[in-house]
Amino acid sequence: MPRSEDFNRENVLAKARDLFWNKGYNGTTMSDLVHETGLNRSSIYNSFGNKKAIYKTLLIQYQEENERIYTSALIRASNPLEGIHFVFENFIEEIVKDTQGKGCFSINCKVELSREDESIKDYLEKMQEHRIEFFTGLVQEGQDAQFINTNQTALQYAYFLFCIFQGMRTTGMFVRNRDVLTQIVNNGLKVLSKDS
Amino acid sequence: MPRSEDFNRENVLAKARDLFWNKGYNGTTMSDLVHETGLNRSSIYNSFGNKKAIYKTLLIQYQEENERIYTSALIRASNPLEGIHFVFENFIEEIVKDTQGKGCFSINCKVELSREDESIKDYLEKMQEHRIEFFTGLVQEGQDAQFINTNQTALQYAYFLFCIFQGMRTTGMFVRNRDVLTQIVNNGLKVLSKDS
DNA sequence: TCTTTTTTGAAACATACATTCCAATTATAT
DNA sequence: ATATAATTGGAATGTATGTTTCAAAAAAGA
Repeated sequence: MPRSEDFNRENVLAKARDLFWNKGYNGTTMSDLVHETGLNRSSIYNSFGNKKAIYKTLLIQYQEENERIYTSALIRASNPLEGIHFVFENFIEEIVKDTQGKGCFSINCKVELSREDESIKDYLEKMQEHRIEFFTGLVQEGQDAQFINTNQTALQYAYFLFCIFQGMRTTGMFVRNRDVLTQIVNNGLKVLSKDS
Repeated sequence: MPRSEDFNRENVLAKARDLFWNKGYNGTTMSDLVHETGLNRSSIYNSFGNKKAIYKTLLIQYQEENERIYTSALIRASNPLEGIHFVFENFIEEIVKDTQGKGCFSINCKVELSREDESIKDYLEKMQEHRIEFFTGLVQEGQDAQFINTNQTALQYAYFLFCIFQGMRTTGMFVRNRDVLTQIVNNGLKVLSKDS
């Protein structure tokens, strides 16, 4: 009996994501969403919840998408160090493609909302730890297989990598030159390499 | 003949800065400023301009203050590499002291406002270039005096250092452990060192 | 003391914006 | 075809918020 939705959920969420990504949470209004998606106000509230709920949906979606991208980069790699390389090349690609300097959705969220919204803060903190665990595992594997030196613990190198990742993402809002970014990565990864 | 201001400009600006720093630009209302500073609305508008103007004043003040802090760190150093060390130790100190995870005023501004306000974007972009020039000069001196290797150009190392700085500032919003941050810096600066 | 100029206080304004309401519409299943 | 239940459109609501207004108060100099 029920009438079915008249729009494509994915398309709508994609447009919403671009809006929030470009203009930030506070910079985006519900009217922006209405205009950009073509949906009616009530339809949006009905199908996606309120502004915060939509934003959280997109944030989680963004994280999961990145998760997929990075683990798939690992599959192509023949060893953990190369895996790390691929992951960072992926970051570079994202930055270079980001011609408007939107930056990283999740870092933007961290800066704009993590101090005003406890639940978002908790989520992002968990995600940060998760990413650091991800790097730790990779580095540990690399150390076990003699691709990465053991001057520092895997965890410590993971923090270092994470720091470079976040730095590239914010630096990259203004600097999107591939060569410059590549050299930054090379410099960072030099620290992990066996021979030096 | 004129009546004089009934408040201390510096105190007022300090309170305003803490507000914006803690809650962001959009998260801070003029009423917040009124309550926190104790001034009347009209007095604020009269003496400091509108919300954006106040914020810009604070942003410039923040940059200039950092400029002073960093150049004064250099004076204590006996060579350029040590100077870089001191500057980064300063970053660490700021992060560790930032018990609420406010992050960096200027990175917060970059994320929250640089895409919605052209003049702020221009200013921050200029400041970023300025900081990179600052690092470039330091590295160049270090290379000339044989403290820093010449595997990469001074400019390239400057980008690397800037990236680590920005990364530490955003990573440090959730991670404020001095040892962890110190190791990140050590890892980064290892790349510049002569012997390895 | 008196004039002048600025500051100050409180209210008023004008919008911008998230959210809700409700009637009209529309697709589906019986 | 008809009943059903969700979707949709557009207006309405209520509030938050940046900014202005204007008269009263206050300080400083003549």
